[in-house]
Amino acid sequence: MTVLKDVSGGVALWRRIVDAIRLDIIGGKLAEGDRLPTEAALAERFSANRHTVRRALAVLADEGVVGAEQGRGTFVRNARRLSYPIGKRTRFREGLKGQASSLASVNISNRLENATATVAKALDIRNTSKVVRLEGMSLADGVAISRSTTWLPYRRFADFAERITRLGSTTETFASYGIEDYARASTRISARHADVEETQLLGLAPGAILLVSEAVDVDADGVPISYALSRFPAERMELVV
Amino acid sequence: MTVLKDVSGGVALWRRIVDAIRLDIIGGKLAEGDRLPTEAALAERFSANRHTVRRALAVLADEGVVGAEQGRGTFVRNARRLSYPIGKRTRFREGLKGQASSLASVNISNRLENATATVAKALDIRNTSKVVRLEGMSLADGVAISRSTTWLPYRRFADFAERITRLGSTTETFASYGIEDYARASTRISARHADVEETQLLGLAPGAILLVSEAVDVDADGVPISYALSRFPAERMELVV
DNA sequence: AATAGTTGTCTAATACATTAGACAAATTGA
DNA sequence: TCAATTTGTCTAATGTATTAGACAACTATT
Repeated sequence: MTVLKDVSGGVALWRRIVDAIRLDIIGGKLAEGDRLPTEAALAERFSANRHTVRRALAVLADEGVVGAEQGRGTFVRNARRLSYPIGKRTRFREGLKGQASSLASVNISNRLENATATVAKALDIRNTSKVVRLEGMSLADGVAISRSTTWLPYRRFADFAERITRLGSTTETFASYGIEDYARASTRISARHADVEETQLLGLAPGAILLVSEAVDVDADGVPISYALSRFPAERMELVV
Repeated sequence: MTVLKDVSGGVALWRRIVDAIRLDIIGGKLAEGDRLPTEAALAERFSANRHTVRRALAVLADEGVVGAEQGRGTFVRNARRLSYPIGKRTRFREGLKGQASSLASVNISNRLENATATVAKALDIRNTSKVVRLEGMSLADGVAISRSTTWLPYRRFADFAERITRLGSTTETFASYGIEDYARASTRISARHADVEETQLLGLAPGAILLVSEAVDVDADGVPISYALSRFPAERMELVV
């Protein structure tokens, strides 16, 4: 058996300090304009060297969350995070309206494939049935806020990809199939580290944390119409139920 | 300005591989008993060295999630994760009933304090009003599944701590104050790395990811009765809306 | 019995993470 | 102006993470 000597957990100390300070800011312990504790004080708080703390602060400064001023201290610059509401009638655009001045959805690729066990179960269709698979991402004010993969039954939504590129919104595309109303049947939420592709597309540092939502939408008759796997950077978004 | 040359993100590659494989298992891509891809194949998938993959597999083996057999391959041993349902009528015990044979809640400490801005806003009371603060954690089948901090207005629930130790469940304790029914007003979900205290109490490897839920419960008249900040290890729990 | 495929172990080299100490540069208040 | 406080920069040492290659040990199949 392999004995694990190390207990660092694979997450660098400077990274944990970044997360902790960001949390203090987002959580309201530190307001915009507040001065952070001195580097020496933070070093003591985290049982770390001042250099390690400085590295963490450099990352936060790079994100625009804090800013250092020589001789004065380090100050909170930007403390905001978007909220994405989840409920029976979850609509992407409406949910974020008012929180960002621009909102863009990008279609990355579409393809036809056979449903895996997971997808088939979610959509309540037979294994290996044909499904349409859409890869996309969305941006708020130019910053990536989600990366999503959506599956729809091919039988019913063969040309969904073309329609959504033409119509823009999901709601309107469903409407074009005669589905005037649809509802969220279930949402499962988990969290994990971003993989390489997500890291690049979302413009995150590798190892960033993602909130993962698996959602099934159903039409008025309760028949599943889509299964979406969305990944939100936890440092930019929170989900509100 | 500090230029960040390095882009490793502070999360070790082996740790990201651990998360990715665990997710494949929990997400159903790999079922119990299935053989994982070979170490060489995994190394290619993650653009990593075989040794790095082996380190990740060693961690998963240590957790009992997978087991390697020389000459044959590495197999999935234990694929289960608990689901915690969140909705209008969220009740801790009922939600997890049937998923675990034993369910324990541990009271860590209680104290009286003045509400911070965040707590005051959630409970809709004045800043620095007195609040009761309860620290607790819960275990399913002996494994820690949550660490929670709950605040209640002192004016109404002065002896909440004593009553809940006597009565056991939250629902019954509220009932003892004449609150026969209560509902979830809002739940905000985010994610972050566990800090040192959480790591120890929950028995996690440092750097583990937590799902953080901030929930406000209200009585029948819509008056806030509690504000709870719960932290769930993402590797053991998922939240279902 | 031979072979191909798989995990287990070892050595070694290189890059990243963390600590340590010293001093410079800017700011603030006495 | 002086002194204390704070961030900025540099050098150096040590331990962790990652890669690389080679070979042993075990399993299943031919």
